[in-house]
Amino acid sequence: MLAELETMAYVTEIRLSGGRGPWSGVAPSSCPEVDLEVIEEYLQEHSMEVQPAHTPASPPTTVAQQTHAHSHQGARITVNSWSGKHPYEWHSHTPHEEYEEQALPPAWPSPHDNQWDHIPYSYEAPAYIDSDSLSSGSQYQEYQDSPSPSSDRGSRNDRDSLPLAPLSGKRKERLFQFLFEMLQTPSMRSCIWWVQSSSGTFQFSSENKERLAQLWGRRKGNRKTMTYQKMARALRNYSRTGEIKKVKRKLTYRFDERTLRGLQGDSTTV
DNA sequence: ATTAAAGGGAACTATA
DNA sequence: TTATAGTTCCCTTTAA
Repeated sequence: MLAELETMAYVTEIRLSGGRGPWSGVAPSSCPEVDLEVIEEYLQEHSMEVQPAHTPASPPTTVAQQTHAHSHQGARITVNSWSGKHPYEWHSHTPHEEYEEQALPPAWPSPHDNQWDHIPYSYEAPAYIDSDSLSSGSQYQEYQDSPSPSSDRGSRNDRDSLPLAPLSGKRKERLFQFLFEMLQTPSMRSCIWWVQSSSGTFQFSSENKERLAQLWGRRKGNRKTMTYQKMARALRNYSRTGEIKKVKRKLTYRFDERTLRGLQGDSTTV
């Protein structure tokens, strides 16, 4: 019932890219091989210490290496903090805060010369060809987001619940929560990243999306391995219920405003 | 023509 | 027992 604004907001973030030359052939042949095990353990240990990736030049590492969290910014997702009123409602908090999206320009290193082999940018993040809707919008801001919200820093220690293993007794984490969480995890940038965090638009890496999916499957404790295809099926279900909508861009989706606010609130108002 | 990505019906599982 | 929230399968469509 509120899918109209989607169309609008949508248009504002797509843009007619003049040409897609540069990156057409840039295919990172090197696969980083970020072990799921490692990632998982990393997440397990730092159950949700989301650091604001303020220094875009800093994380040229793989999870394995950056298994040390620097500035812990107590921002974790509280699994289902909305006390079951309605399935899709949070007891929202701060109405609006535009912090976030600061569109940092030098976000990503150039598609060459860098040592970051599994870059989530290059060829697949850049241009978007608006084929059907002639939206002469502004530039598509595919910046890496620099969430340096002046949010609290020494938030109360709420590690009372690790969101990793299929915790019993507690409601399992929802897929969109998991994705949001991953989006706030610097080490996951090779799998998923914000295209425009202010609008909740994010994108999966065509190369590491399976890794991300497997992580999801493990957390849920599924019997079989989760795949991007299956995870995407669940994502498509969200189109109906509204938590997340598909954006007309390869591997790109967008959180619904409400969903996003709920998630942001959860992570900062804990 | 080939493929990756998208889309969706339908049966099924786990949880609440 | 029912509803939710996926999960698993599998097949069709689209776009590049």
